[in-house]
Amino acid sequence: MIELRQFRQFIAVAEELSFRRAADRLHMAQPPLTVTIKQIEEELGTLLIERTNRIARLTPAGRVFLEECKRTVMQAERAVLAAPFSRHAAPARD
Amino acid sequence: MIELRQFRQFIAVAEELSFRRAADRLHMAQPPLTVTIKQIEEELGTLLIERTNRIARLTPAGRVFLEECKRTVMQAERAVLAAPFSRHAAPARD
DNA sequence: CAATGTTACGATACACGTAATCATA
DNA sequence: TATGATTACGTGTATCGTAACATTG
Repeated sequence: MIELRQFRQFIAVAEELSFRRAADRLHMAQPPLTVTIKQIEEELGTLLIERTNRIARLTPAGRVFLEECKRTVMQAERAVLAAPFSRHAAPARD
Repeated sequence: MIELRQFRQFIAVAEELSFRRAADRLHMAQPPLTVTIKQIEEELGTLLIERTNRIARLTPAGRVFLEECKRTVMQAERAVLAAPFSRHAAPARD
């Protein structure tokens, strides 16, 4: 089952068009990114990034997926921000 | 960092208003649900569910968060479905 | 041959289940 | 006291980093 972590990693790679720079941006090593992107492509059954040695470009599916990923992450952030706004009470500490 | 897994679990609990039934619906045990909901409330800094022994009801923040969670999960599903639609090629198998 | 990406692999973290405890109807 | 929620704890998986390898510009 796909998770936001995967969305976030794909967004970084797709926007940077570079595993190296995406890794820097995410403050992590490159290898796990390769694995994550492959996982996503496997799960979607669709190639998202055209690679030679370096990244070439996004496939059409990759471009669509990038936009939808951004919407999803933004919506998730909205959820987190919206809830506390409707103030009620702090969670019971114990 | 919050994940879809937590959103999905909260949705089940919030809609069922019962950890027990939510666990059944998610095909998992109850205890992890308690932990997840506490994690979310901790992360949001907001109480989402009013509990006595059993669940009483959602707080206002809980109701808002439930709607935003559902939007988020729906958007995530849209992302997964949308990408392959813009056909291109299956991921390299080899 | 320098820079980038991938594969392999070991270590750590974390999500889950089981068991035991608590609370209330 | 029976049902449902929480706490405590052990275990398996998954995510990550390091290292070795491959590729291409």
